Amino acid sequence: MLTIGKLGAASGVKIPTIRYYEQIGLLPGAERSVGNQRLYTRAAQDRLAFIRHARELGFTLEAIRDLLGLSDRPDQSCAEVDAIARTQLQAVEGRIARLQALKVELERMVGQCAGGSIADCRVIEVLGNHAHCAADHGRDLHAVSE
Amino acid sequence: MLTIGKLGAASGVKIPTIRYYEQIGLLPGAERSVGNQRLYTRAAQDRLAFIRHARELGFTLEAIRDLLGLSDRPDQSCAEVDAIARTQLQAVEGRIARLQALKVELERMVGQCAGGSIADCRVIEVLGNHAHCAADHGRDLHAVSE
DNA sequence: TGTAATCTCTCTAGCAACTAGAGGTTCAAG
DNA sequence: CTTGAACCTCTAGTTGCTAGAGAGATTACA
Repeated sequence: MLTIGKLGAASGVKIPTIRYYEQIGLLPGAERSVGNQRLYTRAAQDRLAFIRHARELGFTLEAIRDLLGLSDRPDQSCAEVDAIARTQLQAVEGRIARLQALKVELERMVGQCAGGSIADCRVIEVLGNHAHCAADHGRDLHAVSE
Repeated sequence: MLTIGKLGAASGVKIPTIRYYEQIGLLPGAERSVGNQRLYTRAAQDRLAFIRHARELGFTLEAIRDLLGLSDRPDQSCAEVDAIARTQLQAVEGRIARLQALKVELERMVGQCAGGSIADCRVIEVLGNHAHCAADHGRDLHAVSE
């Protein structure tokens, strides 16, 4: 049995985050010591490793919750699991595409800076006037970071 | 003079967002009508367009605040403006690189799915066991979406 | 002029996925 | 037996908005 500190060190997940996962029901409530401190089994450690790895791959906690639920029913078809993973892949591809467009625009903008005064600054100018832009990045403010 | 609704429609920024920008000091407090409704000048419309465009390019509100502050001093050097833009470019490049790595890993994972039962599912297996991964995406959970 | 529909006002609370801190308890080492 | 580290709960903050309640303003039309 591990204390929360050991578990955190072993898994690379911060202690408050572990408690947070428990709070939102992603981790089951841990056993407690006589003095009310959390004690974790090997199973909990595996579950946390799963969560961390999925987070690293960009899955939302909601998706992870679904994946964990599915992994508890080993005899079912993995079609749903596959669908979640594919959705995540598509989301990642979408974000990449969007960021590539931003990158092009930012490079153009930065490349035009001649190092003069702000009055002549292309960066300020371009930001102020969308018409200077090549690409149509106008839609969907959200897609960048979500 | 525009009402907030007209300004929102003209700029593509939602009304609560405009009020939010005012609240955090990104937009100056608007003039008011007799009945206390906000009225916007052309200058405010330009400023909002600037903000929106910068947001589309992924700048944080803090960076935008700095850019706006700088754009109010037209005779200064644009070195700082340039630095902010370059920082943003680097951030975007970093996010792209990270997402590319995720994409590769997700593709590998999804590609291995044979469509059987969850017990044999490669997706679940890979998520549960980081050792299956080719790339080292282990560090820096934050870099993905922030 | 009346009134109905639409717009706007302020304020509070919520989203993801944590992080930070206060103030107090428990555990392990010397 | 005492010190110091690790742990506990709870609240509030982060970013960039979004949603809703309940009230007041404005506009269009009869």
